[in-house]
Amino acid sequence: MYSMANYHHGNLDTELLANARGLLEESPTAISIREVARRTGVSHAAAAHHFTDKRGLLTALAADGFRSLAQSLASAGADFLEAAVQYVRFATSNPGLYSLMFDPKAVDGAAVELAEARAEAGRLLHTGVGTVLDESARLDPEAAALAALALVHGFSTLLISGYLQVSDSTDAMTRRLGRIVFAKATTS
Amino acid sequence: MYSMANYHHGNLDTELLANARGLLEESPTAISIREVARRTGVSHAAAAHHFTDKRGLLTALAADGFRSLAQSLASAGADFLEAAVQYVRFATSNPGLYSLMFDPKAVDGAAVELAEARAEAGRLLHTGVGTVLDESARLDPEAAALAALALVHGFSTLLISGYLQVSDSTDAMTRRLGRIVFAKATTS
DNA sequence: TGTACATCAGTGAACGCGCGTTCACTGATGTAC
DNA sequence: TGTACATCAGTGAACGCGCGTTCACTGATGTAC
Repeated sequence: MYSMANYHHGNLDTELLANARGLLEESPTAISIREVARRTGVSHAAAAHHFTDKRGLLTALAADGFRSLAQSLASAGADFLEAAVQYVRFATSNPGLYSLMFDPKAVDGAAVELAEARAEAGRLLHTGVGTVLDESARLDPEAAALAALALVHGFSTLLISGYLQVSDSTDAMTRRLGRIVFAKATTS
Repeated sequence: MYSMANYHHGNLDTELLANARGLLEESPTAISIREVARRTGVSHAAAAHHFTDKRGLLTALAADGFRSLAQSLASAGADFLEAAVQYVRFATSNPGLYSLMFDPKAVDGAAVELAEARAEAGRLLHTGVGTVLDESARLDPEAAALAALALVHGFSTLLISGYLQVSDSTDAMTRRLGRIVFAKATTS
């Protein structure tokens, strides 16, 4: 609606983040505040101002990403293999966003909002792990939890970087990987 | 030596790559051809010209990285846990380089030199895997090999991104992770 | 042993570009009275 | 119900910056004769 060209339109944050996310997946080059503002139909100074600066916008975007990831993981319940599948699907469906979420150069890793969203996603991934511990994992549950995270993160980033040729479907391969790490998971 | 300011100095490639590698680890910002040339004491046009363009230089640099990684892995012999330790050590000691090696935006992933160096490193990592297969891994060796790679790559990139607080030493944690994936490795 | 010549690595100046930040401003909004 | 005023989100022009690429050039080198 043209008539709704509000001066203060109230949800600029949301719109900027949504457009930033879109841009992140469309273009292989680095994202810029000016590009995001352009797409949102707003001055680039406004976009910067709204999130203090570029880093602020990217940090908010990464936090948003972790919240989306958490949502995907929550849908898997306590089934680790299913959580792993959801995790890898999220990463490979949003490669630009996922990469940003783990890019220490682009993001303020210490920001509270980001740290919380990240911790929540981590917690959700770990809930599934407890249910599939085999003998070796039961002996060292801390390492088991970390191994689960490293496995899905590693597989995801390898897929994103394009160095992997997976013969099987990604979902199926994720399950096979999960079964390697946690033998008991073979039964599900 | 000032007198040795050769016009054609013959090993510009090597010097440029060495300086690029140094720069990559020193500065948290993106590397630029001009910066590399500056440090090498050469015009920036020369640096670009020598590797065709920026992407060419970064691709050569990444290939170099994979060759270094392969060297580290070779020193571990056929012991998977040791290879894993070497892998993670390499990545965390050269975080900038390691990130570049897996950055599809920065590098020409199809370049022959890069693909070969990468394949060789992959091969070396896999040689260790065969020796530690437990029951689940023996049932699906393809997934086991990929799990090994995903595990060390995932752990490495998580460390690099700074999101991980490892209580144990990195080496020790790497071994614990390896034992989770391959139960038989517990004995070594 | 000397000369001519082709090659090509490296120079340095110029190009246009898009970037993030700054800043004085405008105008819409909500509150106090 | 109306007026004055403080707030603050967003504007748009200007800033300086470093970037990668291009291009006509220079001068060192190696080869042919």
